[in-house]
Amino acid sequence: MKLEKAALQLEALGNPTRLQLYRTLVRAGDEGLPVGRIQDKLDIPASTLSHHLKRLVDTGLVSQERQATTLICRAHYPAMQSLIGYLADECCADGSCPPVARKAELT
Amino acid sequence: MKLEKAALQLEALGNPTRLQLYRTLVRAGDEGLPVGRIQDKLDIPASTLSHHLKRLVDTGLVSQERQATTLICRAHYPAMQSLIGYLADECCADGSCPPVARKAELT
DNA sequence: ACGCTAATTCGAGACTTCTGGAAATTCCAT
DNA sequence: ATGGAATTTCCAGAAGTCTCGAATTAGCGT
Repeated sequence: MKLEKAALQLEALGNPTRLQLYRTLVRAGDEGLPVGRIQDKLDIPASTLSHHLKRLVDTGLVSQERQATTLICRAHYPAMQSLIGYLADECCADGSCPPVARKAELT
Repeated sequence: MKLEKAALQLEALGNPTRLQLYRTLVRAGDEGLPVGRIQDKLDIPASTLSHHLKRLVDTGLVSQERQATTLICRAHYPAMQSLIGYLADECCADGSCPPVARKAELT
């Protein structure tokens, strides 16, 4: 994963509304959630929601699938996994970094 | 970790310049890097660098320590670990995503 | 084809970020 | 104190984000 892409995904998640949105999708699991359902749950105007959603889709964090008139949205787990992988590798968290991240130190 | 804070940290990392900056600090390890040194490495104007750095410090991802006239900067690993923890917990990344995500039901 | 529902795009205003030069600050050495 | 090096703050302009109502498109059922 290249830095540019990671930054885009991080930026996409770096907005409270979008992070909440993403979290909602994760919680919905494999079956996903139609856009309208998300709207009900989060109580966000349709156009605002659509913009945020587009952003998550564009960065690959969320996927969509048409089912008749409704659009099902799902968290795209592999994207999150490689993002976390990037953070862990490049930004240390797996113990292989210079400072050897202290996994022993739990609070 | 609450959503708001996670979003702030993600936003901080969601800028190519800052992500590169953070990565540089991680690579520098425990001894850290003086601001001026970073400036040389990344070739960024001092004031721009200072702004970005402040943002990382404000969100807790980077810590600073004075040493005479120079300011040593270090990646603050615990912050990254809890951020990754948040993503992994809330947003799934351990392979058991959908199921695991449903243990706590919110919103 | 018509009407209906679901969702996106358009448009626009308020606000924030990003950038970097110039001025100011901090802190040590002399 | 004075000088000098390291870093931050001030300022301002260009660019981008966020929001959301209104208009529009997409797709099904009849």
